[in-house]
Amino acid sequence: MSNRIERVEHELPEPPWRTPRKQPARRSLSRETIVEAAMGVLRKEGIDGVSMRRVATELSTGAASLYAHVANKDELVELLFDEVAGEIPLPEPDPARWREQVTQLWVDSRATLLRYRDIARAALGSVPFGPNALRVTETTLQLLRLGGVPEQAAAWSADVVGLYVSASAVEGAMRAQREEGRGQWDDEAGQTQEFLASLPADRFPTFVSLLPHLTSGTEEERFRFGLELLVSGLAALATGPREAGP
Amino acid sequence: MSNRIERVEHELPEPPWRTPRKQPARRSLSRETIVEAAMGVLRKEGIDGVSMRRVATELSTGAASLYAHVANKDELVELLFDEVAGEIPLPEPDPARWREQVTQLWVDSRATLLRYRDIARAALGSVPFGPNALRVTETTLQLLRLGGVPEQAAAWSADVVGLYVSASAVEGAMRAQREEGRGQWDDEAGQTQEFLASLPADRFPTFVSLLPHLTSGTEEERFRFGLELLVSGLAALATGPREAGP
DNA sequence: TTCTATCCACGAACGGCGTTCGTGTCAAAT
DNA sequence: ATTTGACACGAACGCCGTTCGTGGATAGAA
Repeated sequence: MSNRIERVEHELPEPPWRTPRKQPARRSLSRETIVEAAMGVLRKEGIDGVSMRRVATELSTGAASLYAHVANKDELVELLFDEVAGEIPLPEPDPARWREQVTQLWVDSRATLLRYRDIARAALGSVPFGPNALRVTETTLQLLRLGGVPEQAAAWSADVVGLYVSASAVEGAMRAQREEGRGQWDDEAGQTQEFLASLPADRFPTFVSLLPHLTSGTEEERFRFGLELLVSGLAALATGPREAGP
Repeated sequence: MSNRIERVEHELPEPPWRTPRKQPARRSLSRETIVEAAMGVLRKEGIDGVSMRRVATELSTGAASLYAHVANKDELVELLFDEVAGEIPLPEPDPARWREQVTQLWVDSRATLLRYRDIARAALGSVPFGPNALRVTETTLQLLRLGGVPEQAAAWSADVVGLYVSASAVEGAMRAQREEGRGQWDDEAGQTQEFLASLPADRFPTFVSLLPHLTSGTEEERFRFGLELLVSGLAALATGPREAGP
């Protein structure tokens, strides 16, 4: 952070009463400062706002300078993802409450990802193996095992649920972005409603008859519904909550 | 198709023995020809290969010409997605076999999407309301209702499963792309194995102990596992297969 | 048939992107 | 004091989506 301030001052003419170059004026860039700057852009503008040029500008330098610390944009995005994963709150596993805890963990994961706009897209492009993402997976696996979910099922579930959480977060971010782009009069939501209402009931009878149910509920409610399906499916596979192993 | 040929001939000097301009040399572009050309590029190179310039080049014209028929790239991608959705095979609903049919429908959906590389990304960016996508949703809803799944659950499940199928297809496409980019000696898979094997068991005890299970199975097997969780969760909500209403 | 209005194909350009290269400069090692 | 090596950085390359203005062909009116 102090590095950032240093760099900004560097642009101004040196105040002559201060000993110049007390702290290194170079060496101001580092993985950490770059990720920090990128996180700010990410939060404000989403992943498409995070361009090498944009992040570099934030640090008062040129895009080329970043490549000494980061292999390419993909690597930077992976670093960002893991930084975000570090903000997911982890529970203290309690075998008696594994279902509740595992559900909460995934709801929190989705919410945390959403706070950083469409960062979840990074999780669908490359399996997240950063240290913080690993901690989330580790906790997930612990909870499932404590709940008596068999090993193979627990392992594959972690994969499945990661996909589901990421997909839901991406969709949520896209919807938020779309809604943000509209003024309040230009309501795309209304147009969609109108379009759906105009669908021919003879071609899509079930769809039309279920329209009220299809459009009901918030996105988080729908997400929780899917989670519930998955968790109850897992509970059915479980050998009962186990305090000690079989 | 004949339009495409016409355009190509148009580049050559006119053979003087042939009546020129028999068929319209202009009017050669249309939504259909554009989508057709884009589908070819999509299949070969994925969604990132489908640039307006690239598609235009395929039609021996310039990018600007496409904008008379298609609002922008997003709209083109939506058209592509629905075209792909049209290739998903739909079952003849049979109440007795609803679980099997619904599972097969979703497995087929994923496989069809995967045949067109990462086109599934389009489904996460905008809810697919094209006619062909609607037909798939309609069939899904029919099957669930025939199986006795309650209305609200059926409606939300269609949403949930759409997300899951798309996410799985995106992940599969990304993996395929990564594997394609490597020569056979430069095995990233091996490096990943090595990395995972080197993880400290004291920090990620459950993860490490489940490593064999985490890396086992094909991607489709894992996908089917998640599907099974969802479907059995739905079956638990169902009021038994119903030939007639409740 | 001739004129005119409309459509639309298209080249060029704008402002963005990720990435590479070569240069120059500074801090530490000798 | 000199060398050396790391690294900041401007410029450039080749992409991208999209817009604008031009000009030519076509279809309908006269």
